[in-house]
Amino acid sequence: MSIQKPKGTQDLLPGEIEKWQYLENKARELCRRFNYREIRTPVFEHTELFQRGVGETTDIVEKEMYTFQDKGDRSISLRPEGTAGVVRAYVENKLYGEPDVSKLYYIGPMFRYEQPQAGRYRQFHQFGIEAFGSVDPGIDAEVIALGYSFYREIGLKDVTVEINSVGNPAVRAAYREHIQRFFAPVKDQLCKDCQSRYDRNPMRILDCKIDQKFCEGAPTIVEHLDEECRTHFQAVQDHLAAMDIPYRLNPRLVRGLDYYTHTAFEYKAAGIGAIDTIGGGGRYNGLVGQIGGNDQPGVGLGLGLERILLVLQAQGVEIPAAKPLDVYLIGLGEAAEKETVKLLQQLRMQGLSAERDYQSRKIKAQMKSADRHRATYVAILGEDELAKGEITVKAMATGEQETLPLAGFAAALAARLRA
RNA sequence: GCGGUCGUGGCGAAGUGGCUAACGCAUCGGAUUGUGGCUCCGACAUUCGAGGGUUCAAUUCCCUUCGAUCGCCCCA
Repeated sequence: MSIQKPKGTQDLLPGEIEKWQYLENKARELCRRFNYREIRTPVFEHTELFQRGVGETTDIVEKEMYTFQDKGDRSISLRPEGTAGVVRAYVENKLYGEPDVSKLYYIGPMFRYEQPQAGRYRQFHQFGIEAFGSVDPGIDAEVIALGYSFYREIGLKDVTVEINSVGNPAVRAAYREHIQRFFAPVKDQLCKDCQSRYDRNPMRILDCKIDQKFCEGAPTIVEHLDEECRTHFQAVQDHLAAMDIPYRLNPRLVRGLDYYTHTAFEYKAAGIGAIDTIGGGGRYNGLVGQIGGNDQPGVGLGLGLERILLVLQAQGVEIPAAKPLDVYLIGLGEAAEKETVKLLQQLRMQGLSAERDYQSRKIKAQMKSADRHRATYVAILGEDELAKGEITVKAMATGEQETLPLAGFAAALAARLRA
C-alpha cells in the first residue's frame, strides 16, 4: 500500500486551488480597504500558549490539539486557532507600543485532532483578523462588518449574523450561578452531555437540541449584564445598524473558547450538512494580559475557508475560472522544434502565457493539447515556415489562419492579445 | 472517543463462491502524409483498499486493519 495523506487532510490540486486563490485574493483586498495588515506567525507554538490563551477547559485544548515533544523536550502544539499566536506575536514584538490600534489579519492552516465530517478537517484554513488596543464598540462592529462584507463580496447568499454579549468575567461568574440554580431541579433529567455541561459550562445547556424543553424561561446573560456591558453591547448594535449590517440577537450564543468578553458573534449559512457555522469571533479584553502583555483589549474573528467553499458550492456560486493559455506553440521536425524553445521564451518574456509539446508528438496530438489548454492562439512552425522565416498563427475560436514573419512575432502576438 | 454507509482501471460505475471482471468517460493509436472540437474503428484491470481465515476454488463469505463519507460531541 502506498502512503496516503493523513486522515482529515486534503491535497488542493490545480482546478481546485483557483478557488482558494480567489478567496485569498478577495480577503487581502478587503483587508487593504479596511486597513488591516497581514501577519504570519508560526503554525506551531509552545503548548502553554494555547493552554493559557484558548483555555484549559475548552474542548480544543482538552482533546483536540496536536501536541508533541520536540527534540529539545519542549511541548509543542500545532495551532488549533489563530488568535493565540497573533496575541503572542503582538506582545512579543511590543506592537502595543505603536500609537494606533493594531489591525492585523492572517490566512493559514489550523489543526485540530477530530473525526472528520462535512466541513470539518484536521487541517483546515482560516482567514482571520484581530484588532488590538481599543475598547470602542465601533471596532467590534467593524470586525463584524468586515466578515459580513467578505461573504457578500465572494457571492455568498443568506448569511446570518448572530450576536450576543457574554459580559465581563464578573458578570459571567454571577450568571453561571443563575443558570445552575435554574437547572438544578431538573439536572437529573437532562441528557448526559448536559449533565456534564452543568458543571463545566452550564451556558451550553441552552444550546442543546435535546433539552430545549427545559430551557423555557431560562435566564439569559443579557438580562444579567451590568451597566458597562449593556452600554457596550447596545453601542455595537447601533453601529451595525448604521452600517446596514443585518444581525440577529441570539441570547444563547456561547462560543467554545474561554477568552471572549462582551461581544460574541457567529456567521451562519446552510449547506454543509449538519454544520451551519461558517465563522465567528468576539472581543477578548483579558487575553493579552493573560498571555503576558500589558493588558490591551482586543477583538477579532475567524472564518473557515473550507466551509465557505462548501456553501459556495451548495449555492452554485461560480468562481471565476483560471485564464486560458495565450499561445500554444507547435514545432514540427527537429530544426523547428529547436527553434520553438527560443520562441517560447520570447513569448513568455512578452508577458504571454505560452506552452508547447515536450514529447515530439504529431501535429494532430499537439492541436488536441492546444484545445485542451483552451489556447487562444496556436502558432505552428514547420520546416516550410522555418525556411521562409515565417510562422503560421491560428486563432482557435474562429479557425482563421495567417502567416507572420518570425522576427518580432512574439511582440506582434502580444499586441494582438492586448487589443 | 462513539455510531451508520462505503472501498472494483486515471475517473464514474455493473457484477458473481468457479465463466475472458460488463459498460460509460478520459487517455493513446488509426481512418485524415502538417491542423483541435463531431463521427467511426482499435488498444487500455493476471486484478477487485491492505493483511489474515474458511473453501478444491474468494473480488464475492468471516475476522482484523487502513481509508473515504455522513452523523454524535464540539467547532471553522
